[in-house]
Amino acid sequence: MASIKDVAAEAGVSVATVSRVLNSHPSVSPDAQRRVLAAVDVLGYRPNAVARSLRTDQTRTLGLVISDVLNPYFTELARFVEEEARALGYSVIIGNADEQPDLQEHHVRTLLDRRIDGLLVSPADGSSPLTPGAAGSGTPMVFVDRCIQGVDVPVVRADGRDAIRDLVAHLHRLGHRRLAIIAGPAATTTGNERVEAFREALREHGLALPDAYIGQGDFQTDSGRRATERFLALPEPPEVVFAADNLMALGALDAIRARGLRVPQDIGLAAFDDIPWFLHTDPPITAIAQPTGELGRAAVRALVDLIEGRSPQSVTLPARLVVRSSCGERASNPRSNL
Amino acid sequence: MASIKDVAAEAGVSVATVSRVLNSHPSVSPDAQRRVLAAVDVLGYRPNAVARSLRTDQTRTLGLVISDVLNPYFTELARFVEEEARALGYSVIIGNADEQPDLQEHHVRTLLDRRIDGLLVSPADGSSPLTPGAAGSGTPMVFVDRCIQGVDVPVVRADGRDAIRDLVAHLHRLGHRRLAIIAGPAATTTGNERVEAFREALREHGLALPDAYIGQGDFQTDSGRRATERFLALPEPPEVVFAADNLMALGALDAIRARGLRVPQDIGLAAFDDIPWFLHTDPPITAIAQPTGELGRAAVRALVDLIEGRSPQSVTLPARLVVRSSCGERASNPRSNL
DNA sequence: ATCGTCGCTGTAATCGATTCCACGGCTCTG
DNA sequence: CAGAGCCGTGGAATCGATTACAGCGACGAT
Repeated sequence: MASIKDVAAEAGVSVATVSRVLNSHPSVSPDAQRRVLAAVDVLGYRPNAVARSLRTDQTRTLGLVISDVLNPYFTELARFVEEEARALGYSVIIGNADEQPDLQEHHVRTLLDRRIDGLLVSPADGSSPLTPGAAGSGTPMVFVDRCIQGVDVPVVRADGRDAIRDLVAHLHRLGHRRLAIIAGPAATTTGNERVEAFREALREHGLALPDAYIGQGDFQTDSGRRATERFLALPEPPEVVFAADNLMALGALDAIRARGLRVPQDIGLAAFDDIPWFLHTDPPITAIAQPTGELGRAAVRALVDLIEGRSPQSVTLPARLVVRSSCGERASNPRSNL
Repeated sequence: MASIKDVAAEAGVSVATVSRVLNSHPSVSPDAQRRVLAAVDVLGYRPNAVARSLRTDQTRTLGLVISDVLNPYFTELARFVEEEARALGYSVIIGNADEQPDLQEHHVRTLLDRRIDGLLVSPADGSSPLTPGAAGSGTPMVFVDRCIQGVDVPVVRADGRDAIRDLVAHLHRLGHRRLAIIAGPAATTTGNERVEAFREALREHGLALPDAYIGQGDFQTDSGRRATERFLALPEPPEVVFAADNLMALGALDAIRARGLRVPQDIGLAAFDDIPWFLHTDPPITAIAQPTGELGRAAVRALVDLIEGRSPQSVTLPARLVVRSSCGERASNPRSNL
C-alpha cells in the first residue's frame, strides 16, 4: 500500500508538503497542492490511520463496552452511539461483555491498549477492579445505563422510578395485589434500583414485597424462566410478574406457557425496556420504555466533551410506562402506543 | 501513560530487552526477565497497540461490516464472529451499514484506513465500487451471508433453497395456493435468491408467482408493512405472505393487524430468518432458520486462513424450516421447535 | 594461550505519519 | 538599497514499539 513517501515522490515534493495538503494546512502553494492531489489520486493513497494515531496521540475512536449485544435494548443503544459518534467524527469499537465481568475486563483492557480516545461503559459488574482503574488511567470515560458506585465518572442513564410507580399504580387499579419482580444482578445499579423503586411503589399502596416474590435474575432469558417457574410453584403465586429487562420477560413468558397458563388471564406480565417485538407477542406486553436514542446521543456528547476538555455533567432522563394488554386490560386506544 | 522506555529505565535494561521479555523471546536472562516484569508491574505498563501495529504491520483486528445491526439475525452473527475471532486472538470492529451503500462504503474505507488484517462483509449493495475495490487492495476479505457476483472472494452463507421448498410444500399441504413474497433489495444476492427459490418451488407445485404477489422490500420493517398493505388491497389478496427476512415479517404483522385481520385465520405469514421472538408472537411464526453460529464461526475461520496464508474454501450450510402456527396449523408437538 | 561459540545485551534503523525549525526567495518599507 | 517580514518548502526529530546486527564475556576445545 502506498505511503506518504510514495506520494511525495510522485508529486515531486517532500513528505511535509504532502502532509500539509492532506491536513489542509494553509501555507501550501496552489501548484504543489494540485500536484499532491493528483499523486494521491494516481496512487489511490489513503493515509495510514495507525501511523497518524501514533504521532498525534489520538485515534478518533470511542470504545463502547455493553453488557449484552443480544439484548435489543443495548443493540439499539449501540446503534445510536455509533450514529452520534460518526456525526462528531469518531468511530466506535463495540465490546460485548455478555454480562460476564471477566469479558468486560478483557474488552476494557483491549480498548485501552488500542489507545481509544474515550470509553463508554455499561458495567456488567461493579466489583471488577479494572474498570474503575481505567477511570484513573487518564482515559476519558462515561458510564451509560448503569454505573459503579463511588467512581467519579459522569453517568448517562434513565430513571425508571416514576415509570415503575406508574406501573404499580396501573396494576393496583386493575385489582392486582400480589406483585412479583425478577431482579437483575445485585452487582448492577439497574438491578438494585428497579427492585427498590418497585418496593417503594408497592409500599405507597400498602403492599409488601415478600422475599419469595423477588426472583434473582441475571438479565438473561434463562434466569427469567427459572425465576418464574419458582414463582409459579409457590403455594400462593403472584398475580403479576414484572421482569427487570426484556430478555427475562421473554423467559418468563416461556415458563408461563410451559405451565399451560395464559397471559393475562392466569397471570400478568410486565417488563422493563420496551422493544418493537413487545407489540407482537401474545399478548402485547406492557413495558417501561427508555429513551434509548437520547441516552446514546447524550452519552457520546458527554464523552466527547470530556475528551475535548469541556466538563460534561451527568444526565438522567425519564423512562415512561407503555400500557398494553399483558396485565389484564387492553389500552383504551390500541394504536396509541405503537 | 508509561512507555517501553520508562519500563527499560525502571528495570535498568534497554528497550530491546523489555520488548524481548514482552514477546517471550528466548534469549533473555532470568534475572533481566524478573526485573522487567517487576518494572511492568510497578508502572502498570501496557504495550501501545498502535505503535506495535505500525511496526509489525498487523493489527490483529478483523473488520465486520453488516447490513443492519438492529436485525437480530445480524446481531447474533456479529456475536458469534466476535467470539470465534477472540478465540483466535483477534479483535473485531463492527461497522453497521444500515442497508445504505454509502454507509457501507464509509465503514469499509474507515476499516481499511485502520489497516485491519481482514474484512468480513455482508454487502448491502453489490453495485458499490469500493467494496470490490477493497478486494483488490490486498486486504484479505470474505463475504458472509450475502456476496457480490463476479468478485473473487470466498463466501460463507446459508442455502435456503431446500428450506424454501419445504416451506412451499408445507403451505401447499395446508391447502394454500395464492402465495406472495416480500423480497429483499434486488441488489443483494439474498434478495434475489429467495425469490427465485420461492418461484421455483411454486412451479414444482404447478403454481405461478404473479408480479402482484412480489412485494419489493428493503429488509426493513416499514417496507414489509407497505408491501403487505398493497397485497391486502389486491382484489384477490394472497392466502400466505412469506417475508424474506424477520424485520419485514414484523412489518407484515403490523399491517395485517392494522387491517383488523387475524393470523393465520385470515392470512398466513412465514419468514426467512428465525429469531427467539418468533416463538412468542401472536401466533408463533413459521420461519426458516439459518445456522447463524456456524456461519459466523466458519466466516472467521475462512478469513483467518486467508490472513495467515492458507487458502480457504467457500462454505455453504443448509437452512431449515421451523414449522409453527402462523400458516394455519399448529406444529404437532408445540415444544418440539423451541 | 588462542580461537570459536554461545548466551545475553544494547545500539540503531525502521514503520508512516506530524510538526518544529530553518532557509531561500520575494515583496515591502524606510 | 538594506533589512524586515512573509510565504512556501524541505530536513529532521518524534511518537512507541520491533528486530537486525554487533559487541561482549565466559567457556570449552585444540
